[in-house]
Amino acid sequence: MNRDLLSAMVVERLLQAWPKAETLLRHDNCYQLMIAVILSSRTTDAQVNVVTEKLFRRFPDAKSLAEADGEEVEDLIHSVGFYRVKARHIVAAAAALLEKFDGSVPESMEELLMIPGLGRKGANVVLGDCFGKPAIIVDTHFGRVVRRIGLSDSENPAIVEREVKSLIPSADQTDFSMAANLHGRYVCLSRNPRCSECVVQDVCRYFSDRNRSSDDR
DNA sequence: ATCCCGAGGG
DNA sequence: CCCTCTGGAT
Repeated sequence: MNRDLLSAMVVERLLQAWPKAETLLRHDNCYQLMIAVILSSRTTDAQVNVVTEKLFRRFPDAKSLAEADGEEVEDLIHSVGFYRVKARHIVAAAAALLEKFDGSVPESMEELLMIPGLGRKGANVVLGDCFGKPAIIVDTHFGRVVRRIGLSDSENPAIVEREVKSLIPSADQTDFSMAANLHGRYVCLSRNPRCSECVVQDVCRYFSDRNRSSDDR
């Protein structure tokens, strides 16, 4: 099956399974979402949400966080892991908002990538979830899902983003990112994928390859 | 390519 | 014990 047809079927079914889901990172505004996204790198969202509850009470805006004591921030976010780098990043990110972007979160990919700790994945989360722009959010779940299905063959997130973006209508991109993410979390698990519960099993390359190899035994 | 790093699950 | 978790910077 060609990728245009495959992607159309996959989009339709995953959007039906997880209709217009939003990020699981708790936040009240774009500043908070930006900080939460920086903290979420290689960390479960549940861990991030525990930490941000305290963090945002102590530092409710970019100004207070930009002036924060580094060690206090490290202590507050310790349980998310990578706490030294992340503490440095979120303080510098808050400072960048004040110095370069007039205190608010910028709305373009180019500007978002100037913020310490934000890469393409984090920038796309902000673009999609905060500003309603079309975003392909390639995190560990999304990448695994689209590679297994056969929508991309690349391990490079930037290439996966570009390939999948070309396959999916702009209006569906952000919703599909979240749907594929949830599909990866709860069904297309990294270690023991639950293919019997999967809504795209019949068109999935990984599933057919898996059965082929078990037939050989 | 390597480092950052804690927490939870199997 | 090993693997994984919404990666990013050097």
